[in-house]
Amino acid sequence: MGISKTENYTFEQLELSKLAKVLGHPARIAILEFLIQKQKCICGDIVDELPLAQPTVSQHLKEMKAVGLIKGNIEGNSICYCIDEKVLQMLLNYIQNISEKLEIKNKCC
Amino acid sequence: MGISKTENYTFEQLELSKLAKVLGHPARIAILEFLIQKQKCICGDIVDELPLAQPTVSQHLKEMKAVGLIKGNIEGNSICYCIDEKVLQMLLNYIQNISEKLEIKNKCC
DNA sequence: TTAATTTATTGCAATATTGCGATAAAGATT
DNA sequence: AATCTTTATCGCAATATTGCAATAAATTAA
Repeated sequence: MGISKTENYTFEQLELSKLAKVLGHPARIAILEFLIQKQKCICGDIVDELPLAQPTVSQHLKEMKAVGLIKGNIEGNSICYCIDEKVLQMLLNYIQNISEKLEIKNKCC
Repeated sequence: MGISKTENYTFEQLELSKLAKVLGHPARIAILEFLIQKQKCICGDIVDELPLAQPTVSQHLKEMKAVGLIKGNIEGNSICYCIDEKVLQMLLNYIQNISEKLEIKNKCC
């Protein structure tokens, strides 16, 4: 994050920006959409689907998991990934809130 | 975006990731929230509010404008910035759509 | 016209992200 | 045990982002 520090922002601002940042790459959007479609899948399924190598997909999944967007459960020697609705709901609520505020009183120049 | 190219993803995936990326920095979340609260403001107001120098704020505003999140109208020697609801609505619709799909059939592991 | 105000741009250093080959780790299969 | 399958981690190069001082550009005010 360069020179400016986390202490300059609220917890909510930091959480939201972290979540948005994770969605800020087309590969991770594609992974999200694949997970919606399949409900759950393993890393290898995504590697077959996307034009990315296995370590790259693994890294993207790690970042998505770190912000709580997906869960991963060990099933045998593979890991079953799926979307965790909670964080997505938080993002939805936030944007909905902004939209409502704008509808009421957006006086744009 | 490194080695992988834009042609590997759909237009929608690229648009959405660009929008999310812009929200993926706490300073830009703070700018967004400030704009909601004030309805409209000039660059200098944000500089006074945030712990960032004027060129940095100007750069953040430029990025937010590039994805259509905000509009800027020249008013005398200053520029009046405000939120453009259209793009925000697109983001809202997208996340709402995902949430609905998950509610129906999320069978997580 | 000169100075003040306001925003944008340039150029640079520091840091972060992206992608992947090589390899490790760990359970499953034979 | 040896091998296969699957995912994670390491290390590196290439690229992108962030922040800001200095400066430019453009309008307003005196």
